[in-house]
Amino acid sequence: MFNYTDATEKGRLSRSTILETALQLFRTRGFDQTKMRDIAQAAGVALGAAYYYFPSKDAIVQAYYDSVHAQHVERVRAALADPRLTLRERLGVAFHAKLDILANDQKLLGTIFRYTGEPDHPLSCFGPATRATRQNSIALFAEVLAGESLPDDLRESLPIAFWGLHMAMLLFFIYDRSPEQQRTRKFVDGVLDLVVSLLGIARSPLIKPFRGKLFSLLRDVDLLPLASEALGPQPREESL
Amino acid sequence: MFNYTDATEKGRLSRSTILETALQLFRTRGFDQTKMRDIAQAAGVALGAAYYYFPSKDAIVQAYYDSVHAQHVERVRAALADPRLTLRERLGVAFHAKLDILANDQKLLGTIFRYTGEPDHPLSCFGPATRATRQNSIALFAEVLAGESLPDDLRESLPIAFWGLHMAMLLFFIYDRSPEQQRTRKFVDGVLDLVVSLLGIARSPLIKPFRGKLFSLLRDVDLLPLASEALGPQPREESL
DNA sequence: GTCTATACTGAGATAGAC
DNA sequence: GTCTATCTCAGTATAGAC
Repeated sequence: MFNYTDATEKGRLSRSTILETALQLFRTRGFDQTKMRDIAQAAGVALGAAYYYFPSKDAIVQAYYDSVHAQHVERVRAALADPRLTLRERLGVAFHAKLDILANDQKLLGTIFRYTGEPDHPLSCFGPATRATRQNSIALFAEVLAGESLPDDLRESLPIAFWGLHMAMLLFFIYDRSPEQQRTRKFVDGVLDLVVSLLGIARSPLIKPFRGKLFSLLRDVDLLPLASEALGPQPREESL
Repeated sequence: MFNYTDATEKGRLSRSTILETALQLFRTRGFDQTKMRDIAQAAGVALGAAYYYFPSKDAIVQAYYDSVHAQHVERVRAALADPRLTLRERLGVAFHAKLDILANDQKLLGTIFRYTGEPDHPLSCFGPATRATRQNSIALFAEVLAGESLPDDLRESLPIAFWGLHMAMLLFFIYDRSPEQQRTRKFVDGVLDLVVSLLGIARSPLIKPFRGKLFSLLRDVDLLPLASEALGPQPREESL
């Protein structure tokens, strides 16, 4: 992402103190109501220190989201260790685990989408600057699909599609005012049921022509800075 | 939207002068580089006057987008007058007309998505505050579909789905760096081909079970503040 | 490399006079 | 409806201590 300045133990500690303090303040009094000065003060550091570790207030949320992703990977990997799970079950784990982790941070999550429309912003959720994070997340979905017998042409694009679906879920989640976001849970289950059963008949002759179409469309999305090289080595610089 | 203060002729003139001046500045020197003070100065009014008509800088872009929508309605209605057009052709008009109108404002469009993750913000593109605009846009897609013999259960949700697809197209468009956004054009055509042919086989026995699923999923989306009552009368207040 | 302390700038937004 | 004066606050700058 940006410079982590994790050179010393002391630095690491300061960084995480500032992060934790900030998140606590965000959760209690809200993101906008929390000033950078409040965060610095509560964390017991100078304003400059906060900016030393986080170039902007938004960057703090981004760091939070990075940690969410790390937790997500951990949980999903743990679940994937059980070889008896069906594809549907593994996908269920991948999607619901994310929601579990985010359950109490519905408000916070909104800032992830703040720079959606600004491709060049360092925190743009689809932009080149956040590609590394995105690749990791896509790779996780590839792990979920691994070992499954899938049409070859879909194997490459499917993880990206699931990552996109997962982003859509997050958006749904942010807007969901039902108790404990039950609506999002049901929605996810419904979508996954549908997708998995569609995959099940993917080889049907009736479906075949559509599969080619769908495949080439996913390819097109892939050509955006969105997700290129998600599963291979990192390219020199953005493919733009 | 918000108070248009179109009480006097003078007011209307001021408003449109400020809007036009702002857009011109945005296009030439960019959104971020254009300060509210610049706009006010160039339009020959005080800073306060600019804020009198537009509660925020973003609101100016929103006003621009409203006018884009008005142009869109006009163009699509004109095209729809020809009864010989197929569904595929009408959909093509609806999607491409939008791109035609926006062709030179790729950058500007990004701000539309700035508050995507903040449901309560007045400019949130999926939020309750922008529902009126959204309903109009959805209603336009309903017009495009009108007269088509479609499964009843889809008739209600399909306009919302197309509106969503159209939003996705705008996002794709913003990130598209290909010459004249050719990639977006191709993508749209590909998606529309696929969707229309899927609609064509919507009555197939193989598809039937999936249709029910898909229908109920679209219903769920419909339950968000996104698009409720899109085709009927406006409700008392948000259904959240 | 990790901060403290403090002063400063820029620009979005507001209050209240007219 | 419009303007002037003012506020707020994210972010920067600088200079220096350890």
